[in-house]
Amino acid sequence: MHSIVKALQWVKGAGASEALQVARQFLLQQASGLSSPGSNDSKQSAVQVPVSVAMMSPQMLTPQQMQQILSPPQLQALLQQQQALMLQQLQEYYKKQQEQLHLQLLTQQQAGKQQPKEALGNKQLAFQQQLLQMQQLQQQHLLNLQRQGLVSLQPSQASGPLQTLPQAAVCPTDLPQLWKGEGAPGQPAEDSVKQEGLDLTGSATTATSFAAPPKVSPPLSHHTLPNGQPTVLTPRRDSSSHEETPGSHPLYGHGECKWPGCETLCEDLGQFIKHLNTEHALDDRSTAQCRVQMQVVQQLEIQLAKESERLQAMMAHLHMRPSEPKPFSQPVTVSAADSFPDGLVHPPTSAAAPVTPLRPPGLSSASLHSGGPARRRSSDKFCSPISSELAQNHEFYKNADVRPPFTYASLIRQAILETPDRQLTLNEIYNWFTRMFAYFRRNTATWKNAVRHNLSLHKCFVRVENVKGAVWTVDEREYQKRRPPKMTGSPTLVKNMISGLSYGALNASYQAALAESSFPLLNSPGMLNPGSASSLLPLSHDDVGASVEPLPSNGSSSPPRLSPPQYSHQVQVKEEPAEAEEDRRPGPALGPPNPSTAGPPEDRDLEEELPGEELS
DNA sequence: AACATATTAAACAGTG
DNA sequence: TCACTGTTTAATATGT
Repeated sequence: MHSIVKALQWVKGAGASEALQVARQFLLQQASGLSSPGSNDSKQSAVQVPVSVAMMSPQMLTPQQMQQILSPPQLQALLQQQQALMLQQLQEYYKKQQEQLHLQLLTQQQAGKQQPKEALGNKQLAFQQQLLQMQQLQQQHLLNLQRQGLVSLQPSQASGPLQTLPQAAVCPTDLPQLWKGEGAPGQPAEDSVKQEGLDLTGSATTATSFAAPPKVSPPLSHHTLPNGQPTVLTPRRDSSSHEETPGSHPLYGHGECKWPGCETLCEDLGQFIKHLNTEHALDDRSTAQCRVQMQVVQQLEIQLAKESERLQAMMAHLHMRPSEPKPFSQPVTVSAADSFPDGLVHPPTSAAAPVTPLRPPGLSSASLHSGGPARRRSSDKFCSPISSELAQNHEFYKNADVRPPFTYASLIRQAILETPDRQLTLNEIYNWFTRMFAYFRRNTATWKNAVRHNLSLHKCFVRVENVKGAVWTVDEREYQKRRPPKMTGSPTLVKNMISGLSYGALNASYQAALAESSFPLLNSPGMLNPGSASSLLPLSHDDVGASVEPLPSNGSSSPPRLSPPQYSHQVQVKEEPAEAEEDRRPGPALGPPNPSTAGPPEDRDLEEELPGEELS
């Protein structure tokens, strides 16, 4: 999954699915010939297309749909292409190997006729060893590909030794157990060696558990992923470990080995490499672990496919505009301009955008499940970059009934800061919520209460009396104080923090002081690239933290009108409270995406305004 | 385990 | 009286 980011770079290619099919069939055939004595099974399974592939096939998703369906399909497309590439590589590689082996086998068999049995036995032994070696090489190759993020894993590892695993129950949560279980001596080493060797090739013959038709729930359906789980795959970890900068390694991060279940501390890369070569060499344990990882990835693929399908259905149900261009960075193009004048708009062509757009899908999978509490801090970590996050996934949240991964406080702040005057009435805040998030078009009672609660609770929200009522403003200092950032050195965290502060780029006079104009590049796609970000960042982690702390000192940090301590009387409150201008406006008749389906008795807000501007 | 924070629910008061 | 706004408390969940 973490390969997605990388894969985005070469996503534009076409015809990958065909290549994928061909490649897969090739592998299947090969596999059946190599290791599967029963040709029946192999043929059967060869006909059946693993669900993840089927989901990605053009029959299921038209190009238009692919574009429309926001992120999950995008991920699918990526995975698809990854698979295609990988399979092609493997195809060539394996083909060579097998030709060689077959040749050798033939010669050996011929020789065997003329030789004593013992000699034949020896030769066969040697051959077996070579076969084993080849298989290991194959596996290592796969592993390498996976390390490089090129492989999302093909659905061909399901059989063989993997059956010894809690296969159907593999989910990220199980990882630790899996790693320990698999890597542990519980599985006889020799056995696993034998099997795993055949696994790569032979498993394709019996990928039964993944051969279910697309419409059928995959095996893991009965144990949905925990809500927060997708975060395992979030860019945070990916970006840090995935980018292959010269001084880094995908399996090395934060001073420790990222090999599943390892976490050995390594002071530097050299030490880590040494550790990697010694502890995670190509042995049965490592390969077994690799296998498990493959299966995990595969399960995630299936899960992704499921969620994508669900999303499609949801969007179809909501009558989402099919033609809406949803390339790989979220659409922000037109609509973001109006809602996010912060210049954080990232053109869809941006090759660096991949980092964040990953969130919506992940979130969607999390939130969609959650009738209940599926929010919380998981999002909070990322709540600071809300503006950029929101800008990029603007359309997504607007249209998909997905709970935004931001805290109420973040959202309220965002709503307020988006306005020129940086002040909103309660009702305007409500409206912003409903306007910006499909999710908040429902459950109005709860979240409105929560909004009010947050406004009252947090000191960062300052109520300012007006002639006709009151407006709410944000005391940025308080807001920043509220959550002192813990910069652990994680580039992603730093990036998030910065991008959060980057909102200042938009409200120049006000927040620029806060965020210090040091984040101009936040608007550039480059910042999304962890590698380039780290190199370009003018601020160290400490600086970022400092930008939060030193607030009291800089009088310039707060604009005159918003000087938090006393500005409650200085704020130039709008003369005409919002209700006149935008609020109550029945407005641009922005009916909900599908008014007819808006079953629940929604508040009046709901029908008031909805994403209409963008929908036109 | 303790603590901090977020979410949700609810009670209550003030106001138009 | 009612709806809205705003404050406050409490329970719960989650992350550090």
